[in-house]
Amino acid sequence: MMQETYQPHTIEPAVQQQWEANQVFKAVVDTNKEKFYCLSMFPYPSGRLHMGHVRNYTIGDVVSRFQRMQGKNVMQPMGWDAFGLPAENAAIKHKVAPAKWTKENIAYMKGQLKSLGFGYDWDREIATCDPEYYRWEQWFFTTLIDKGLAYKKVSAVNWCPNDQTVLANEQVIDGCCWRCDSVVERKEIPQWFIRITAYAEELLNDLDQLEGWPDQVKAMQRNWIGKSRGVQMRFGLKDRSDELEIYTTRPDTLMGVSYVAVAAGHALAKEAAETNLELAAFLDECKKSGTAEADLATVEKKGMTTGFTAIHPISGAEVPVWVANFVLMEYGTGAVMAVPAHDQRDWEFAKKYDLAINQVITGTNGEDIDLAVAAFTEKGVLVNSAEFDGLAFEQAFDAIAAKLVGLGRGEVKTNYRLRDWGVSRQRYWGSPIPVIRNAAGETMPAPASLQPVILPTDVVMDGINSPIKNNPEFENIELDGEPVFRETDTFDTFMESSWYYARYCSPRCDDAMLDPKEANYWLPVDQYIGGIEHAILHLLYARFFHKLLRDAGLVESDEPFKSLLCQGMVLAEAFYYTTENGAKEWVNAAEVTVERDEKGRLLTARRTSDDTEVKYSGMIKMSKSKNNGVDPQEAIELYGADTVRLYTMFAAPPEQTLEWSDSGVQGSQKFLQRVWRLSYELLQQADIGNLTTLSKDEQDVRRKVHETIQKVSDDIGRRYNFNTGIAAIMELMNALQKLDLTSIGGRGVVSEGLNAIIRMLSPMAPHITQALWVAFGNDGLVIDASWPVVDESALVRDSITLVVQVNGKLRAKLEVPVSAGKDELEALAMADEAVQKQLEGKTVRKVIVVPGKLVNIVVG
RNA sequence: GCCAGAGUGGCGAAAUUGGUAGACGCAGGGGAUUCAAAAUCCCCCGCCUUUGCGGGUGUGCCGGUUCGAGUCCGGCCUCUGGUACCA
Repeated sequence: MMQETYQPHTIEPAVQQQWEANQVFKAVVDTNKEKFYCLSMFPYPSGRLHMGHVRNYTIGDVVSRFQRMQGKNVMQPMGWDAFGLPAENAAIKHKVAPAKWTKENIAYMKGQLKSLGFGYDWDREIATCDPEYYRWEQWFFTTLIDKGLAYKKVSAVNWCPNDQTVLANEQVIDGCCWRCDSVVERKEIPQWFIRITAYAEELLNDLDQLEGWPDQVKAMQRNWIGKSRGVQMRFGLKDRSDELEIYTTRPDTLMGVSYVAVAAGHALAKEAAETNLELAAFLDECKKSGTAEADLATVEKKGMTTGFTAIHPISGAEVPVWVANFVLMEYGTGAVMAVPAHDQRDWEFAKKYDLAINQVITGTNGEDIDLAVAAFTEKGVLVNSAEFDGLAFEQAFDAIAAKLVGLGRGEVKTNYRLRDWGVSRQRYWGSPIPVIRNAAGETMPAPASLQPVILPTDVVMDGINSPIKNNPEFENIELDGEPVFRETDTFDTFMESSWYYARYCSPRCDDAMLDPKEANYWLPVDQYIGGIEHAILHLLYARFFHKLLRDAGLVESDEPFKSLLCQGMVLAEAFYYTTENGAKEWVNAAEVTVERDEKGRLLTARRTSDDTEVKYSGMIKMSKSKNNGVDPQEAIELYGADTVRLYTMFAAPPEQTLEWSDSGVQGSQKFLQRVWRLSYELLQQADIGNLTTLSKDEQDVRRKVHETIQKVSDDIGRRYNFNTGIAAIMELMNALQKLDLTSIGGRGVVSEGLNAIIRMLSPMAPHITQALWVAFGNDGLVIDASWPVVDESALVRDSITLVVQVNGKLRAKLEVPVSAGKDELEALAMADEAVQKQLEGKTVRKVIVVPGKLVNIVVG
């Protein structure tokens, strides 16, 4: 028997139990059914779910349930991105081993996910810190070494000279170590790299086949790969036999070069510094910054001359060689040609150090060019360039390139901004890199007998260095009776997240990385959902890894994720007051009482406990430091999972930021209560009516039922605008509630409408809809019901609203027959009284008629 | 710095292909019901002006295209994400 009131806390656990008992979400290969692999980015097990997770996973669950109701064979897995820096920090802070901390967090968060009713196939659960998972990526990495796709080279890290340890970018605060505040330096150390640049062209081109990806993400990846066509050339060096390799995308400006600049790490700079103390000091200064690009790109542009002189490859002119802190060793050749007249950065540098500014390009449209004010950076026509004068960019590019080729001093070259993927980390909590070194110092992949390399988990963190470093027990082993040494660096955690989506297809496969039957049935992922913050790195590495897996014969597809949805952040209100010493003290919204004016505008806010006046800082990202986090657990306990899920889907479209509001959540609960109550009222009647004879009003509402099915199907299935889909269901509820339940037709329309609402709402609110599904006498589970279908005959209408504008301004709205033609619409519009009033004393110049929509009368 | 987004009532938002700006919800105001309250139901709700009908104005700012611009184009401002060792 149905309860009179909606009781989420009774319904939800019962429904969840039913799902679990019947293994409702277990996914099994079925080649007779169309598959749908729906994946949400797996969480880092930080301790508790945050609202961002709830939002991410609700979207994924709604998509999964919707697709299942369309008859697809849905697989929705979940797991844990379990390696990473926070576990090390927590280990130090709470004196607990990272493995133990991580495991406990996983257990707690798994319970939270279950209480939200997400339809995961838990049999496929993965934790990346499990050797059964990371052993395969170790094995795969050794195959990459064998293929020459992984290699070792020297590269820069952030180095704390005091702690004698490597720091992550996150651990560098304003150029200083977060622990001891020493100035951080760049230090070059040998590290492992994977040759992603070998796949740059394919990673770029295949973006075009990703129709289900947002354009913004594809644009960011395109720019990140940064393909450019340019010229690589060699400048001679005066009184030396070696040469300086330089790459430029603007060879048309070559005749305007007034100096060349090399990076501080460039061999030429280092050599010059050997005999020049001042320059050596400058190079040291250049080292005193972290490795983050944002920092390097915003430092004050500084330079110093090396004393070397370069020889222009065409004119033979002598130009000075400078060291500049803005030239990156990682990009191109670590040396650039400078044309101050046509590059703003070169221009500023030339102004600062009083270097020549030689104009060699002029505008094609007679623009004013004042090189005293700024560089002229547009492409134009060449001047002061000897034989190249008068040429436009394309011709000049080709002519100068041809000249350099003829002189044997250069060639056309395609360059990529993308750099090879550095996977070495000098940290503990990650997969060991399966590499050994013998007594002779030779490095080689760990042979099968030494794999997997298992990370010891019973460790104590000293707070600075990895416990597997300087640890003979881990490091010193034997191979064929000879002593060998293990690599003590671990993998970048992006390694684990680059292939987890594939492992979910056969998570327990213990004789191969992937079971091809499973992988090729489920892959590629049909819908991937996660934060926009992963737009470049994670998604590019995963695309790359997929191509590596393909080339190893492990998967058949070219791309891992067919469609991608990037959801926005979750924000909440924040309040603070300023303490006597000027610090901001953040007060949680739950402890604040606000006063509003009659329009609802905020007047004052006070801390409830002691009446301290607090300031409102608006909606900002939920964070511990701003004390504005809303714990999903509390919200679930207060309102139930269905309400929390419905609210997160209703408050904003998925890509936008979502602003948490307690009263908004209550609104969502009120709506669910209304659905419950109307169902209850209907079921209290003698029967649930029928549709044989309907009054005009009942017919209109019935049309709305089917218009709503049409709209919601499109909003959820195609547009992923869940918020407007829910709004449409709310509108339908408003209409249904106005019908008279004492009329047979009224009951008939309400029961048809509620039946559709229960099914359409079930992806968002799966528990309450299951309970109502049963209350209406249906067998089985609403998740196994089919999605409602539009009855086209119910959609027919005989009149529409015609909008009439005069000079683009709305003047009338007319109900007109659907059948009315263009002329008839114009006549009807003209005949309207309000329109006539606007036309008085004016001449009609033009009439625009958009059939079915509007008439615009242009008068003068 | 560079790359990619966003900006609409008191608030979250809607307007899907250039065609009624503000659907739906929250907050607020008024009323009904109630001994009272909660809950529920009904009405109002961008701004200015008007007794009313109505009129004007309005989508971050400045300009443009168009019969018509929140939507397209050019130039700014502010905020957010990423920037290769946070995940």
